[in-house]
Amino acid sequence: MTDIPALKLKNQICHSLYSATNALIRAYRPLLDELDLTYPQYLVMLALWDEDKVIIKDLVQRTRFDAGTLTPILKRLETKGLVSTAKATGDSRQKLVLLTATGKQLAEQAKQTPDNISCQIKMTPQDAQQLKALAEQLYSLIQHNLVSERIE
Amino acid sequence: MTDIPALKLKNQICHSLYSATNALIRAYRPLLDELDLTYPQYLVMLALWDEDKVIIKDLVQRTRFDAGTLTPILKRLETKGLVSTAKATGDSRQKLVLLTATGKQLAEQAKQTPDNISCQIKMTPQDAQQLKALAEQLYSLIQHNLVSERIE
DNA sequence: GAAAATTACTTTGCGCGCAAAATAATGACA
DNA sequence: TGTCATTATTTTGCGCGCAAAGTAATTTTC
Repeated sequence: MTDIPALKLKNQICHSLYSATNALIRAYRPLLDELDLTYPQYLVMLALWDEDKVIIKDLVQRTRFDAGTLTPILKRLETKGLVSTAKATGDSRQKLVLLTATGKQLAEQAKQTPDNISCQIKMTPQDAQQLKALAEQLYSLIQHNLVSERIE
Repeated sequence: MTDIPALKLKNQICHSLYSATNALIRAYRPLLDELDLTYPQYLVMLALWDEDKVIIKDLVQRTRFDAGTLTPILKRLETKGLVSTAKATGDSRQKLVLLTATGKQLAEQAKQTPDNISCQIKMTPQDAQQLKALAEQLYSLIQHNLVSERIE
Protein backbone atom coordinates (compact mmCIF):
# COMPACT_ATOMS: atom_id res chain seq x y z
CA MET A 1 0.00 0.00 0.00
CA THR A 2 2.37 2.68 1.23
CA ASP A 3 5.30 3.32 -1.04
CA ILE A 4 7.15 5.52 1.37
CA PRO A 5 10.45 3.69 1.81
CA ALA A 6 11.02 5.24 5.24
CA LEU A 7 7.84 3.52 6.46
CA LYS A 8 8.61 0.06 5.08
CA LEU A 9 8.85 -2.44 7.89
CA LYS A 10 11.82 -4.09 6.23
CA ASN A 11 13.78 -0.86 6.42
CA GLN A 12 13.32 -0.42 10.16
CA ILE A 13 16.31 -1.04 12.39
CA CYS A 14 13.91 -0.97 15.32
CA HIS A 15 12.09 -4.03 13.99
CA SER A 16 15.28 -6.01 13.43
CA LEU A 17 16.59 -5.11 16.86
CA TYR A 18 13.28 -5.82 18.54
CA SER A 19 12.77 -9.23 16.97
CA ALA A 20 16.41 -10.24 17.47
CA THR A 21 16.26 -9.35 21.15
CA ASN A 22 13.03 -11.24 21.67
CA ALA A 23 14.42 -14.23 19.78
CA LEU A 24 17.51 -14.19 21.97
CA ILE A 25 15.36 -14.16 25.10
CA ARG A 26 13.44 -17.16 23.73
CA ALA A 27 16.73 -18.95 23.05
CA TYR A 28 17.86 -18.37 26.63
CA ARG A 29 14.60 -19.63 28.11
CA PRO A 30 15.25 -23.41 28.13
CA LEU A 31 18.71 -22.83 29.65
CA LEU A 32 17.41 -20.43 32.28
CA ASP A 33 14.52 -22.75 33.11
CA GLU A 34 17.12 -25.11 34.55
CA LEU A 35 18.26 -22.32 36.87
CA ASP A 36 14.65 -21.36 37.61
CA LEU A 37 15.37 -17.83 36.43
CA THR A 38 13.70 -15.54 33.94
CA TYR A 39 15.87 -13.53 31.57
CA PRO A 40 15.66 -10.27 33.56
CA GLN A 41 16.23 -12.19 36.80
CA TYR A 42 19.32 -13.74 35.20
CA LEU A 43 20.68 -10.30 34.30
CA VAL A 44 20.17 -9.14 37.88
CA MET A 45 21.92 -12.26 39.20
CA LEU A 46 24.83 -11.61 36.83
CA ALA A 47 25.12 -8.11 38.27
CA LEU A 48 25.04 -9.48 41.81
CA TRP A 49 27.58 -12.20 41.03
CA ASP A 50 29.86 -9.39 39.90
CA GLU A 51 29.28 -7.59 43.19
CA ASP A 52 26.64 -7.84 45.87
CA LYS A 53 26.01 -5.87 49.10
CA VAL A 54 24.97 -2.99 46.89
CA ILE A 55 22.15 -0.53 47.20
CA ILE A 56 19.29 -0.68 44.73
CA LYS A 57 20.25 2.60 43.10
CA ASP A 58 23.57 1.00 42.24
CA LEU A 59 21.89 -2.06 40.81
CA VAL A 60 19.62 0.17 38.73
CA GLN A 61 22.70 1.74 37.16
CA ARG A 62 24.52 -1.50 36.50
CA THR A 63 21.55 -3.50 35.20
CA ARG A 64 20.09 -0.46 33.38
CA PHE A 65 16.70 -1.50 34.70
CA ASP A 66 14.01 0.84 35.84
CA ALA A 67 13.71 0.99 39.65
CA GLY A 68 10.02 0.15 39.36
CA THR A 69 10.98 -2.96 37.41
CA LEU A 70 13.78 -3.96 39.72
CA THR A 71 11.81 -3.91 42.96
CA PRO A 72 9.45 -6.78 42.07
CA ILE A 73 12.30 -8.77 40.44
CA LEU A 74 14.28 -8.56 43.67
CA LYS A 75 11.22 -9.57 45.63
CA ARG A 76 10.90 -12.72 43.50
CA LEU A 77 14.59 -13.51 43.86
CA GLU A 78 14.16 -13.10 47.61
CA THR A 79 11.17 -15.46 47.60
CA LYS A 80 13.34 -18.02 45.80
CA GLY A 81 15.95 -17.63 48.54
CA LEU A 82 18.65 -16.28 46.22
CA VAL A 83 18.98 -12.81 47.69
CA SER A 84 18.29 -11.07 50.98
CA THR A 85 18.00 -7.40 51.86
CA ALA A 86 19.09 -5.19 54.72
CA LYS A 87 18.86 -1.53 55.59
CA ALA A 88 21.99 0.40 54.79
CA THR A 89 23.81 1.83 57.78
CA GLY A 90 23.71 5.60 57.54
CA ASP A 91 21.09 6.59 54.98
CA SER A 92 18.09 4.55 56.01
CA ARG A 93 16.25 5.17 52.75
CA GLN A 94 18.75 2.89 51.08
CA LYS A 95 18.34 -0.86 50.94
CA LEU A 96 21.23 -3.27 50.60
CA VAL A 97 20.87 -6.30 48.35
CA LEU A 98 22.89 -9.38 49.29
CA LEU A 99 23.35 -12.82 47.81
CA THR A 100 22.41 -15.75 50.02
CA ALA A 101 24.58 -18.88 50.10
CA THR A 102 22.11 -20.44 47.63
CA GLY A 103 22.38 -17.40 45.43
CA LYS A 104 26.15 -17.66 45.39
CA GLN A 105 26.05 -21.38 44.66
CA LEU A 106 23.82 -20.78 41.66
CA ALA A 107 26.77 -19.10 39.91
CA GLU A 108 28.37 -22.53 39.63
CA GLN A 109 25.37 -23.91 37.78
CA ALA A 110 25.13 -20.78 35.65
CA LYS A 111 28.79 -20.91 34.69
CA GLN A 112 28.09 -22.88 31.51
CA THR A 113 25.13 -20.82 30.32
CA PRO A 114 27.01 -18.29 28.16
CA ASP A 115 28.96 -21.07 26.45
CA ASN A 116 25.81 -23.10 25.91
CA ILE A 117 24.13 -20.16 24.25
CA SER A 118 27.02 -19.37 21.95
CA CYS A 119 27.22 -23.05 20.98
CA GLN A 120 23.60 -22.90 19.88
CA ILE A 121 23.84 -19.63 18.03
CA LYS A 122 26.56 -19.99 15.48
CA MET A 123 27.52 -16.36 15.09
CA THR A 124 31.23 -15.72 14.66
CA PRO A 125 32.91 -14.14 17.70
CA GLN A 126 33.78 -11.17 15.48
CA ASP A 127 30.17 -10.59 14.46
CA ALA A 128 28.99 -11.11 18.03
CA GLN A 129 31.50 -8.59 19.36
CA GLN A 130 30.56 -6.11 16.69
CA LEU A 131 26.88 -6.52 17.43
CA LYS A 132 27.60 -5.93 21.12
CA ALA A 133 29.71 -2.86 20.35
CA LEU A 134 27.04 -1.35 18.09
CA ALA A 135 24.31 -2.07 20.63
CA GLU A 136 26.42 -0.38 23.31
CA GLN A 137 26.95 2.57 21.00
CA LEU A 138 23.22 2.88 20.37
CA TYR A 139 22.47 2.66 24.08
CA SER A 140 25.04 5.36 24.86
CA LEU A 141 23.80 7.68 22.16
CA ILE A 142 20.23 7.42 23.40
CA GLN A 143 21.16 7.79 27.07
CA HIS A 144 23.30 10.81 26.28
CA ASN A 145 20.36 12.30 24.41
CA LEU A 146 17.89 11.78 27.22
CA VAL A 147 20.27 13.26 29.77
CA SER A 148 20.96 16.37 27.72
CA GLU A 149 17.23 16.82 27.10
CA ARG A 150 16.62 16.72 30.84
CA ILE A 151 19.15 19.51 31.37
CA GLU A 152 17.67 21.89 28.82
CA MET B 1 32.74 -11.50 43.63
CA THR B 2 32.68 -13.95 40.72
CA ASP B 3 35.82 -13.87 38.63
CA ILE B 4 34.44 -16.05 35.88
CA PRO B 5 34.76 -13.79 32.82
CA ALA B 6 31.96 -15.62 31.03
CA LEU B 7 29.56 -14.55 33.79
CA LYS B 8 30.56 -10.90 33.90
CA LEU B 9 27.59 -8.70 33.04
CA LYS B 10 29.82 -6.43 30.98
CA ASN B 11 30.75 -9.33 28.71
CA GLN B 12 27.17 -10.25 27.89
CA ILE B 13 25.91 -9.44 24.42
CA CYS B 14 22.44 -10.20 25.70
CA HIS B 15 22.64 -7.32 28.17
CA SER B 16 23.86 -4.82 25.58
CA LEU B 17 21.18 -5.89 23.15
CA TYR B 18 18.46 -5.88 25.77
CA SER B 19 19.26 -2.43 27.14
CA ALA B 20 19.77 -0.94 23.68
CA THR B 21 16.41 -2.24 22.51
CA ASN B 22 14.61 -0.94 25.58
CA ALA B 23 16.37 2.40 25.24
CA LEU B 24 15.27 2.62 21.61
CA ILE B 25 11.67 1.90 22.60
CA ARG B 26 11.90 4.70 25.19
CA ALA B 27 13.29 7.03 22.52
CA TYR B 28 10.36 6.26 20.22
CA ARG B 29 7.77 6.83 22.94
CA PRO B 30 7.36 10.63 22.75
CA LEU B 31 7.11 10.43 18.94
CA LEU B 32 4.59 7.60 19.03
CA ASP B 33 2.56 9.32 21.73
CA GLU B 34 1.65 11.89 19.08
CA LEU B 35 0.26 9.07 16.94
CA ASP B 36 -1.40 7.50 19.98
CA LEU B 37 0.48 4.26 19.28
CA THR B 38 2.65 2.03 21.42
CA TYR B 39 5.84 0.65 19.94
CA PRO B 40 4.42 -2.80 19.11
CA GLN B 41 1.27 -1.18 17.73
CA TYR B 42 3.49 1.00 15.54
CA LEU B 43 5.28 -2.06 14.16
CA VAL B 44 1.93 -3.68 13.35
CA MET B 45 0.76 -0.51 11.62
CA LEU B 46 4.00 -0.41 9.59
CA ALA B 47 3.27 -3.96 8.46
CA LEU B 48 -0.29 -3.01 7.51
CA TRP B 49 0.81 0.13 5.69
CA ASP B 50 3.01 -2.14 3.61
CA GLU B 51 0.04 -4.37 2.87
CA ASP B 52 -3.34 -4.83 4.49
CA LYS B 53 -6.25 -7.20 3.79
CA VAL B 54 -4.06 -9.95 5.17
CA ILE B 55 -4.85 -12.85 7.44
CA ILE B 56 -3.44 -12.88 10.95
CA LYS B 57 -1.10 -15.77 10.23
CA ASP B 58 0.49 -13.58 7.57
CA LEU B 59 0.83 -10.68 9.96
CA VAL B 60 2.42 -13.00 12.52
CA GLN B 61 5.09 -13.87 9.98
CA ARG B 62 5.78 -10.36 8.85
CA THR B 63 5.77 -8.71 12.29
CA ARG B 64 7.49 -11.72 13.93
CA PHE B 65 5.03 -11.36 16.79
CA ASP B 66 3.48 -14.21 18.67
CA ALA B 67 -0.14 -14.83 17.69
CA GLY B 68 -1.16 -14.54 21.33
CA THR B 69 0.48 -11.12 21.43
CA LEU B 70 -0.96 -9.95 18.15
CA THR B 71 -4.62 -10.68 18.92
CA PRO B 72 -4.95 -8.12 21.76
CA ILE B 73 -2.85 -5.56 19.85
CA LEU B 74 -5.22 -5.81 16.89
CA LYS B 75 -8.17 -5.50 19.23
CA ARG B 76 -6.76 -2.23 20.58
CA LEU B 77 -6.08 -0.92 17.09
CA GLU B 78 -9.66 -1.80 16.22
CA THR B 79 -10.94 0.04 19.29
CA LYS B 80 -8.98 3.09 18.13
CA GLY B 81 -10.68 2.82 14.74
CA LEU B 82 -7.46 2.17 12.83
CA VAL B 83 -8.20 -1.36 11.63
CA SER B 84 -11.22 -3.54 11.00
CA THR B 85 -11.56 -7.28 10.58
CA ALA B 86 -13.57 -9.60 8.38
CA LYS B 87 -13.90 -13.31 7.88
CA ALA B 88 -11.87 -14.61 4.98
CA THR B 89 -13.87 -16.05 2.13
CA GLY B 90 -13.04 -19.72 1.87
CA ASP B 91 -11.34 -20.86 5.06
CA SER B 92 -13.54 -19.45 7.79
CA ARG B 93 -10.95 -20.00 10.50
CA GLN B 94 -9.00 -17.17 8.97
CA LYS B 95 -9.56 -13.55 9.82
CA LEU B 96 -8.74 -10.67 7.49
CA VAL B 97 -7.22 -7.51 8.91
CA LEU B 98 -7.95 -4.28 7.05
CA LEU B 99 -6.96 -0.67 7.49
CA THR B 100 -9.77 1.82 7.98
CA ALA B 101 -9.66 5.22 6.29
CA THR B 102 -8.35 6.64 9.57
CA GLY B 103 -5.72 3.92 9.70
CA LYS B 104 -4.56 4.78 6.22
CA GLN B 105 -4.48 8.49 6.98
CA LEU B 106 -2.28 7.88 9.98
CA ALA B 107 0.52 6.89 7.60
CA GLU B 108 0.75 10.53 6.57
CA GLN B 109 1.36 11.63 10.14
CA ALA B 110 3.76 8.75 10.73
CA LYS B 111 5.78 9.55 7.62
CA GLN B 112 8.25 11.72 9.53
CA THR B 113 8.76 9.37 12.47
CA PRO B 114 11.76 7.42 11.12
CA ASP B 115 13.54 10.65 10.18
CA ASN B 116 12.77 12.21 13.52
CA ILE B 117 14.26 9.25 15.33
CA SER B 118 17.41 9.18 13.28
CA CYS B 119 17.83 12.90 13.80
CA GLN B 120 17.76 12.34 17.54
CA ILE B 121 20.09 9.36 17.55
CA LYS B 122 23.26 10.43 15.85
CA MET B 123 24.48 7.05 14.69
CA THR B 124 26.13 7.04 11.27
CA PRO B 125 24.04 5.41 8.53
CA GLN B 126 26.84 2.87 8.12
CA ASP B 127 26.78 1.85 11.77
CA ALA B 128 22.99 1.79 11.77
CA GLN B 129 22.91 -0.44 8.70
CA GLN B 130 25.51 -2.74 10.17
CA LEU B 131 23.60 -2.97 13.44
CA LYS B 132 20.46 -3.84 11.50
CA ALA B 133 22.30 -6.46 9.43
CA LEU B 134 23.83 -8.10 12.51
CA ALA B 135 20.49 -8.10 14.32
CA GLU B 136 18.90 -9.72 11.27
CA GLN B 137 21.67 -12.29 11.21
CA LEU B 138 21.16 -13.10 14.89
CA TYR B 139 17.42 -13.40 14.39
CA SER B 140 17.89 -15.74 11.43
CA LEU B 141 20.41 -17.93 13.23
CA ILE B 142 18.09 -18.33 16.20
CA GLN B 143 15.01 -18.96 14.09
CA HIS B 144 16.85 -21.53 12.01
CA ASN B 145 17.93 -23.22 15.20
CA LEU B 146 14.46 -23.38 16.67
CA VAL B 147 13.02 -24.75 13.45
CA SER B 148 15.64 -27.48 13.12
CA GLU B 149 15.12 -28.43 16.78
CA ARG B 150 11.42 -28.83 16.16
CA ILE B 151 12.10 -31.24 13.28
CA GLU B 152 14.43 -33.53 15.24
C1' DG C 1 -17.42 -40.65 6.00
C1' DA C 2 -16.27 -40.65 10.90
C1' DA C 3 -12.37 -40.36 13.99
C1' DA C 4 -7.87 -38.24 14.47
C1' DA C 5 -4.60 -34.87 13.47
C1' DT C 6 -3.71 -30.30 12.04
C1' DT C 7 -4.42 -25.45 11.53
C1' DA C 8 -6.05 -20.54 12.70
C1' DC C 9 -7.00 -17.94 16.16
C1' DT C 10 -8.28 -16.61 21.16
C1' DT C 11 -7.85 -16.87 26.10
C1' DT C 12 -5.42 -17.23 30.47
C1' DG C 13 -1.80 -16.41 33.54
C1' DC C 14 2.49 -14.58 34.92
C1' DG C 15 6.45 -11.62 34.60
C1' DC C 16 8.26 -7.81 33.00
C1' DG C 17 8.94 -2.26 31.38
C1' DC C 18 7.89 1.91 32.54
C1' DA C 19 5.31 6.31 33.49
C1' DA C 20 3.25 8.40 37.26
C1' DA C 21 2.06 8.78 41.88
C1' DA C 22 2.95 7.54 46.68
C1' DT C 23 5.94 7.04 50.76
C1' DA C 24 9.57 8.01 53.56
C1' DA C 25 14.06 9.72 54.77
C1' DT C 26 17.63 13.23 53.91
C1' DG C 27 19.46 17.73 52.68
C1' DA C 28 19.16 22.70 51.95
C1' DC C 29 18.32 27.15 53.41
C1' DA C 30 16.41 30.98 55.40
C1' DT D 1 14.08 24.89 63.63
C1' DG D 2 10.75 24.52 60.39
C1' DT D 3 9.61 24.54 55.54
C1' DC D 4 10.76 23.07 50.92
C1' DA D 5 13.17 20.51 47.61
C1' DT D 6 15.57 16.28 46.68
C1' DT D 7 16.56 11.45 46.84
C1' DA D 8 15.69 6.24 47.44
C1' DT D 9 12.45 3.01 47.01
C1' DT D 10 7.70 1.09 46.39
C1' DT D 11 3.14 0.94 44.37
C1' DT D 12 -0.28 1.22 40.67
C1' DG D 13 -1.89 0.60 36.18
C1' DC D 14 -1.58 -0.71 31.49
C1' DG D 15 0.41 -2.99 27.55
C1' DC D 16 3.05 -6.28 25.95
C1' DG D 17 5.63 -11.45 25.24
C1' DC D 18 4.87 -15.85 25.39
C1' DA D 19 3.83 -20.65 27.03
C1' DA D 20 -0.03 -23.42 27.51
C1' DA D 21 -4.63 -24.51 27.09
C1' DG D 22 -9.00 -23.76 24.73
C1' DT D 23 -12.16 -23.33 20.58
C1' DA D 24 -13.55 -24.01 16.16
C1' DA D 25 -12.88 -25.07 11.35
C1' DT D 26 -10.27 -27.89 8.00
C1' DT D 27 -7.63 -31.73 6.41
C1' DT D 28 -5.96 -36.32 6.75
C1' DT D 29 -6.33 -41.07 7.25
C1' DC D 30 -8.08 -45.30 7.18
